[in-house]
Amino acid sequence: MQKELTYDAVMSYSGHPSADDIYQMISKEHSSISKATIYRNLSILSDEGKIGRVESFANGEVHYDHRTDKHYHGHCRKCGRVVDIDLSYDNDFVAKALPMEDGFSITSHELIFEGICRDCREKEKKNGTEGIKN
Amino acid sequence: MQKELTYDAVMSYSGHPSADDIYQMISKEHSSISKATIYRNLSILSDEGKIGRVESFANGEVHYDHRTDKHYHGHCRKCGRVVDIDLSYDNDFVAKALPMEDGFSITSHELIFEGICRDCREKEKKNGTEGIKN
DNA sequence: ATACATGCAAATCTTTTGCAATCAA
DNA sequence: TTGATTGCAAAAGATTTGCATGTAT
Repeated sequence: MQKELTYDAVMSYSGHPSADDIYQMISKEHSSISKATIYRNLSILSDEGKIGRVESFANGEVHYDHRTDKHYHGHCRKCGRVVDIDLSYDNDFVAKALPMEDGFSITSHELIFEGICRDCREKEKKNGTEGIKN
Repeated sequence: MQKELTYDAVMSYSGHPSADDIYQMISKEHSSISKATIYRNLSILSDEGKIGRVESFANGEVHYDHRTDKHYHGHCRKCGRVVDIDLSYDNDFVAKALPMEDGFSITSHELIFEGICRDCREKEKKNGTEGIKN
């Protein structure tokens, strides 16, 4: 079953592979595997919590902002909306994180809160339970 | 000049518009404007710092991780690599942010440090100054 | 004239989906 | 047999690019 192969590939990968990275890795040994299967299995595996998914706003869309000052954002995982979170931008993070990573020089950071926005919460209440995709 | 239109549209937009949102907005008044122009101008404007860009790993690629525990990441803005940052996951953020946003219910957060990884730093040293794209 | 800005269409890139074939219980 | 899994090709969605035209200096 290709799902095992996919899982094993992710587990043996030291970094943070993209779907294509995994495809490259597996197809060396199993040249007939399909990319669609890799995408499907990675998605399933991370939904199941068996592997992690590193993402933020992973819909491939860039969002722009009339604010240019550093601030944080909330991301509704139901409708995809991005809202401002008015926590003050904390430069101490950089100082805290700096000594942890030898070699990686940090210039800034982004903090994204995942959750559900008010509108979607209200819709949920009305419509009763509704599956949350993603 | 369409760059002005693009800028004005972003500034008058209350939320966090995507390129398509801006296109929809402008094309109502200027039906002949091209989507490519919107993309080009948004990109230029945010490079110039005149508007903000809300993104993380904004290459449209999802990265997977053999770790499933919550932790933070560094993103090399030169080569795109994702590295682990071993700061402990701080659940207090949620508590701190919760009261700020009425209606938005937070379930988790992501913290991404932007910077330059060791490899790219070393390459820079060797090759002298080299433009950093993006 | 020279460099820059635009529209259009085509190309790219990542991811998703429809469908028929295959495998497993 | 019935349902889940796969490969393949096509589709979808966001963004970029080549190119010819148009505009400004």
